[in-house]
Amino acid sequence: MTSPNISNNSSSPSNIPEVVIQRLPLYVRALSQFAISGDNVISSEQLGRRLQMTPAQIRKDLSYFGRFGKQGRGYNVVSLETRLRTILGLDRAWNTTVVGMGRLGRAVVSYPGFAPEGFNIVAAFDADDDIVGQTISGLNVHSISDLVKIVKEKDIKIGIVTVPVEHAQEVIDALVDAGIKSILNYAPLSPKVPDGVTVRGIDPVLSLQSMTYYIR
Amino acid sequence: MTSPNISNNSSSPSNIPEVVIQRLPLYVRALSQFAISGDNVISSEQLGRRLQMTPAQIRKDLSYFGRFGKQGRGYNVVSLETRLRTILGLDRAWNTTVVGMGRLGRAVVSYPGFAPEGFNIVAAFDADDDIVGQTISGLNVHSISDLVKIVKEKDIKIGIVTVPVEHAQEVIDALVDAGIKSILNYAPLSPKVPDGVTVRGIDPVLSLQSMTYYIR
DNA sequence: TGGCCTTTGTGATACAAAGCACACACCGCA
DNA sequence: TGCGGTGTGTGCTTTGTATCACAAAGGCCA
Repeated sequence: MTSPNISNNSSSPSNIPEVVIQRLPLYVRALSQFAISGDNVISSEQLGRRLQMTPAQIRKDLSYFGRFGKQGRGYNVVSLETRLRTILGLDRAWNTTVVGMGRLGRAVVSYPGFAPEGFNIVAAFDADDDIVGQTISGLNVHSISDLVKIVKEKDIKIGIVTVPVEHAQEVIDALVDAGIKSILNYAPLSPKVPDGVTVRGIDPVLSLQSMTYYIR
Repeated sequence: MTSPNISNNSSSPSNIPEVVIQRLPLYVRALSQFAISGDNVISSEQLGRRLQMTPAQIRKDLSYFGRFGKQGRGYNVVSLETRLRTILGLDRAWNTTVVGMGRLGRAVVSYPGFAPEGFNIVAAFDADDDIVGQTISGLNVHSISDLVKIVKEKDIKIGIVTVPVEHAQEVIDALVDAGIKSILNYAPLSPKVPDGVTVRGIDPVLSLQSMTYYIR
């Protein structure tokens, strides 16, 4: 097990440490900022300063995937960003669904930060018959019993779980049964998933609860 | 540096690993669930099964803080929960403020999950003069220029940052200047903070971006 | 009350990640 | 075209974290 709220039971591709994979998006983000400010070339030193980490760690992380820099010069900002996006699978869009159309689910589907990054929410689900059939943020809300069918129809690859904690495990099981391999879980539990399925948890309360230790 | 979006520049209290501190809230949560289902005593084995981690890790984590169990029997659920809450500083309430009353800030202040855990949002701030003065979810929105004053007045110990990324660093600086030592940051950047200030980042996009690696 | 069974607490060990430090590649300039 | 300066890529070392495995503690029952 790695760190709280993170489980990756990936069988296949990697000998590459999970922590490294989790840092790659940080690099991508920083690089795209540097690109916007017009920088062409960047050193691990500069990147490290921006991201608050050591240059050595950045170079080591990148070296898992290839040799992207030029000695004495640094990295080409745009081409490194492109390479990393490809490695992460961010060179394409991903169809995504949100399960649980309560307060939180509505906030998630109306959050404007996903689509520009290539995460398109293409379906919404809820268990409540009063909510099923409504249109929320342009999405027709389906019954969870249609999950398998619609996941297949719309080629959905990622599930976002925003149901109350008492239904979260069963919803996650249903997503797994529908073939989903990547789940973003907003419910406060450590779900059980089979090998090959990755779950990331989002839980602000947990974060707060561990910070108070330091200000006691 | 530990893991993405987490920085704890705590000078003071501990030789205790940060990862361990971050797991304690998981234990607290699981224990309170077991308490609700009426269990009086629990073994590291059972806890581990619930949380998807090894019993040995749980015992080792707890051993940093004392001897809470009884051999041959296990841990008393309620008393262990209480002890851990005290260790984490969860045996009291914490006054909290949200800075940035846009879409996300509004979602945060109306999220019903904080107060029951002892995190009371007692003030809201925004930079926009059209928003300052409004009442949102029962909170009067103040100008950021009043931050220092109100943080002191209301004895606020935790800041939640929900401003657009381009203002996040300056808002975090302002919170630090106001004496805040714990910051929950929703903006997509790795902020710089001085020693002794803890920042936790919440960033669903980052989580999604690292999961796609495994389904490429 | 003694012996058996269970489960803790923890030193020792194994594994994983981060950082150091330097050889080597490349750039720019004279 | 050669030389100085810079910054990568990486083997090696250090630090940190997880796991193992077992002695000792406590409960329970005959």
